[in-house]
Formats: sequence, structure tokens, C-alpha cells
Amino acid sequence: MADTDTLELLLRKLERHTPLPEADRRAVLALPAHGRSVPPATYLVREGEPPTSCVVLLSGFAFRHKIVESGARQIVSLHLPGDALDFQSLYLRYADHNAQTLTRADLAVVPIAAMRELVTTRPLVARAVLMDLLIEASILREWIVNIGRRNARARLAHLLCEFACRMDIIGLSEPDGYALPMTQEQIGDALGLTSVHVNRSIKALSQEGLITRKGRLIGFPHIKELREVGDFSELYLHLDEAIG
Amino acid sequence: MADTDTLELLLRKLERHTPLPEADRRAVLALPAHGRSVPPATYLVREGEPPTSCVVLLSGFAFRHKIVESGARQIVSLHLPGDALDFQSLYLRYADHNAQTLTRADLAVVPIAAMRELVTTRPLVARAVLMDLLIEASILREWIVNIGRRNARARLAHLLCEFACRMDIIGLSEPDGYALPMTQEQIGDALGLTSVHVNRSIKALSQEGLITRKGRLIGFPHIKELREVGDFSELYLHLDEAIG
DNA sequence: CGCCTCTTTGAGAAGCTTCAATGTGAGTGG
DNA sequence: CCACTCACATTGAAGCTTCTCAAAGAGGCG
Repeated sequence: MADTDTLELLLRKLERHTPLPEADRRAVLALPAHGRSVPPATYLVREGEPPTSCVVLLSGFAFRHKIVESGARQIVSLHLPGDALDFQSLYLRYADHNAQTLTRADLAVVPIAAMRELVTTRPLVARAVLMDLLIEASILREWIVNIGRRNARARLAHLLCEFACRMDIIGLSEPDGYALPMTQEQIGDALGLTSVHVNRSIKALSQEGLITRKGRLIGFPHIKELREVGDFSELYLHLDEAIG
Repeated sequence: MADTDTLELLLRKLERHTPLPEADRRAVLALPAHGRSVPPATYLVREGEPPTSCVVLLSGFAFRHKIVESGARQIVSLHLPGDALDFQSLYLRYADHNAQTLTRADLAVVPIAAMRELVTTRPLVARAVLMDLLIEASILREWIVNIGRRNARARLAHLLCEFACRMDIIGLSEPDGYALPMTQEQIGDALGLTSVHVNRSIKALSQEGLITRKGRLIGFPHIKELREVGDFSELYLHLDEAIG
């Protein structure tokens, strides 16, 4: 994996909402990143530790999570290729959560100092980072709503719809669905449910004909109905919001 | 309420983690804000509408929430005096949630354009805003964990501890506790519970001697035990993190 | 004093969890 | 190439937390 073109993906993400001037684009691409390939379940951030670098997911999937006193785990966010995992740690002294890969992944690792410098000297890049954070916060809010006020069936449908949308944005969705890179236990940890109940909820959706399954490949024959079941509206993803 | 000194509180918040140079401080205080006093339950932001201004809470309490299809409400965050409610809307075209006052409140209303200008031209202010957003995101993550993986008793204890900490930071906590500015229904909406079950959980904590109550005044005779019950650690609030 | 909102309590039902066991498929070494 | 293994998925039964519905008590404000 070449070190330079790895950052193309980061640039694409930052420019999702407004293009950057040429000088800023060059500055982003000139970040001193190095590539790294890691296996599934690799820790990228550990709760309580000082952050050392900004990680950008080039391929593969990742998630953030926290462990409660009882030992239970709650997944608090999912990350797709192109996501920058650690704007979080740009200005905070200690990580407040863990981050781990879900699958094998290729990473671009940028030293924090370089990222700070970039953000400090280039207001438009700072703005793009800020927008990214605002959208991430919006997704966190929707997850609170999902877990707090929807039943298992709706939660699951909502998660599937969100993932479909996000895969679509980055061009990773197949015409008929996608491969969800999570075990049922991980899905449960993301939804505040047990894996057993996730299994039953999947079965229910499947029997209703709302989803189809071949291994981890999930199809959506009636996406409209599924969105209704999940009370899903993609407004919170702020997909097409170029700013004035 | 004088228009100029209203912004002192915002400045104090921005400077919580690192002091700003004199020029930046003056720029913040020179924001074209106007004061406004509103009654409880006043809407400050409505989901789906374009944001019009940045609101800073000078006194009183507020919350953000979303309504699901069934009509249930989920509160996704609480806000105390000094909180800026609308960095969220700085760069997003549509609000993805509602914001409403909990109590009577005094607000400083800053036009979005002025706030954008400030953030664009002053990197250190931008950094302070970014830090504020990072901490808010951290709180959102902890709420997901709280709702997803703790039982009613622990959730309630956690909320009470968080509120205690945050009141403390801004100097609003009495030696023996505080007045929680929420009805039991609102507490339920914040915790993903029903008001009935909140009532029973409060009663339980009270009978165990972990909290005392006089109306809405809540006391904490055994704060250490309460923190254990709520699995509470204030790390996620990033209280004392000056940055290098 | 009376009204209105908020709190409190009870009883039954529902949803989700827990525990435990069995089924399944992909990868591995003999 | 097959048996073995290991992680993951699936199923059943029982129990517990939380919800729902409903009604009665309490407190503050005009």
C-alpha cells in the first residue's frame, strides 16, 4: 500500500460537503501518513490511554465500544472505509472509549501533531473536520433514540438501514444488499440486546420477508417497509448538505 | 440583562481547557449577541428546520430530544448554564433534533454568521469549539452505554452523578446536593424508561439510603456508593484536560 | 380553595434475558 | 480427504425487569 495515495480517501471524506481549495487539498495529501494492515479485532484506541495518532480507515470496518462494570460491552459507533477514527483524540488527553477493527483493515496512521498543525493553519480543513464531528454527534444522538425508545425489531431494522445508507455513500453496496461485517453478538452489543434476542429478531424479519440472508449477506427485497419498521429517516446522516 | 456581559459565560466555557489570547477574548465578547428570557418548555431548535442562530444558555436548563414514530420521546442530552446549544447547527443545513428549555432561562442569541466568522478567523477559538464538541460526543457515547447496558437503578444513579459533576463544574452545586430540574417523566425520557419505573427506581435508591429527597432537592449522603451503583467515572467528562 | 401537574402505588402483561444445549460451516492438521 | 475444532448461529424453557393501564395522593399557584 503506497503511503501517499492512501490519503485520497480521507480527502474525499473531508470534501464530501464542500470542496477544498487546491492548497488545502495538497496539505491534506502531504500529511506524513504511513500505511498499516491489521487483522480483525485489532485495538486502535484503548480507553484511558493517551492517543498517539489519528487513524483513517482505508479498507475494512471498525467500531468503538465501552465495557461496563458488569463486564457487558456496548458498541457506540460503527466505522466504514474512509472514516477518520480519531478526530476524537485531536485535543483530548485520554481516550474515553476503545476502538477496534471488526474485519481485516488497511489503515493510514497520521501523527497527531501533524493533524493538529493542519487543522490550526487551514480554517477550511478545520471546518470540514468540524462538520464530520457534527455529523458523528448526530449519529450518536440517533443511536440513543434507537436504543432508548425502539423495540428489538425496530432497532435492528434501523441499524440495517443506516448501514445500507452509509455503504451506499461510499459505493460499497451491492445492488441487492451487503455483507454485514458483524456477528450477532456484536449486533447485540450495538443495539443494547443479547445475541440470542438478536437472533430471534433477525429470524422474525426474515420470516416476514423484510430481509433475505445467505450467510452474512443480507438482502433487502422491501427496503421501504424495512425503513418503516425501523422508523428510519436518513436526515440525521446529513448526506447532501453543502454549506453556504 | 445587559447584552455584552452575557457572553462572559460563553468565554468562560471556551476557556475551560486553555486560555485564549486577549485578542480572541475580545472577539468573543464582541459577538453581536442579544439577550432573551424565556419560560420553561420554550423550543430553541426544531427538527427539520434550518438553524437561525447560536444560543448560549446563561441561566436555566435545557435539553435536546427526538420523537419516534410511536410518539415516544427520547431526550439525548441535557444542558446547564454556560452551555452553547448550537455549535451543532454551525455548519449543518437542517437541525436533526429538537431543543427545548427545561426551566425558565436566560439566553444569549448569536447570529450564526457571526459565530462562523469567529470560528473561521480565529483558530484558537475554533479549537475551543472543537474541544467542546469532542466532549459533548463523549457524553453522548456514555449515554448510549448507560441506556444500552445498565439497568434502571444504575442508569438513574449514573444520571444523578453526571448531573452532580456538571453542576459542580459551574459552581451550582450546594454542599448537600442540588435541585434536579426535571420531572420524573423527563428523567424517564432521558434514560429510556417510563416515568412509572423511574418513580420506583428513585424510591428504591431512597430506601437504600443512597439519596435523600425534599421535593426536587436531591441529597447525596453516600456519593461514593451511588457512583458504584451507577458505575460512574467522570473520565468521560474530560474535566481537567488542558492541552499541550 | 380548587385546579392542574406531578408523584405514587397496584396488578397484570409483555419483552427481553439467562441458561443451556444443539446445529452449522469454515479452516486445520493428520 | 476426512475428522476435528472452534467460533458462530439457532432453539427451548423459565424467569425477571420493565411496561401498560388505571387510579389515587400531593403540592404549588391563581
